[in-house]
Amino acid sequence: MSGRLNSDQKRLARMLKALGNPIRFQIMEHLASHQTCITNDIVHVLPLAQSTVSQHLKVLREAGLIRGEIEGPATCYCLDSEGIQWLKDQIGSWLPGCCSSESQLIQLK
Amino acid sequence: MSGRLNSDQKRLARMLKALGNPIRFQIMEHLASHQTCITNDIVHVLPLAQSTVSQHLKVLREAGLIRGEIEGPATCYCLDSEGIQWLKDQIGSWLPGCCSSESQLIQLK
DNA sequence: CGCTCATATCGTAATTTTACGATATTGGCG
DNA sequence: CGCCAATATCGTAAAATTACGATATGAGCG
Repeated sequence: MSGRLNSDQKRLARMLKALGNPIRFQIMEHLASHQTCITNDIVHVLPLAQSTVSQHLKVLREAGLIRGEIEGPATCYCLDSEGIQWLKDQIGSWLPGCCSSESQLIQLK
Repeated sequence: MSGRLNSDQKRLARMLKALGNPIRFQIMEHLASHQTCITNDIVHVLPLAQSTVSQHLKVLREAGLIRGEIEGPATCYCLDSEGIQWLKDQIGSWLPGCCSSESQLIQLK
């Protein structure tokens, strides 16, 4: 019985859903390329209103993909490396019966 | 310049979006647990109409996550191990600057 | 051929997501 | 305190997704 999804699967699905939006994916890439946390800068990079960007940031934050800290007058966002690592581990060990283990070995080189 | 997403990133985002839906995620899990391809069985496992399931299958197929082959009167679906492997590799090497490489080493053991 | 089973596709309603402007909220400055 | 910069949240419109029933399509059988 495949039934419903367990909590880990739900968490994973929520992360994937958050990342599935091109804008949010782009925000992640931007945060990654700028080691330092950004915030208002993200708004200027995207062709969207500030309120819209803020909403996307909220989705990413609630999915556990980024972390926001209030720094003085502004908010500083950065990748949530813990959450991202969890995601990577989950995907890495996902559907073990599907693909051969070759890939994981290839990754080592 | 983070600009737009390249084609690999778009493909990845599309896969993630497809997987972000709990129903589709469940379909993937089901296909994985039943090594053999299923088709109409999926409809019976889910509380959805046949047409709805068919639509979800289409999304997964177009995202390159499953593969459907017409076998006689029915259609036989199975995981697209090539696509899934690509996804795993992409995620594994994603945001390299974010997380330490510990995880990849841990995976080996 | 005519029928049935298994699916896909179509048209459409209900829901969710996305985006915007306007309006709070909060910290720091003069 | 009064003000400004930086965000978050609210209310709402537009767009996309999800789901359904009805209808097409295609293979195999009597």
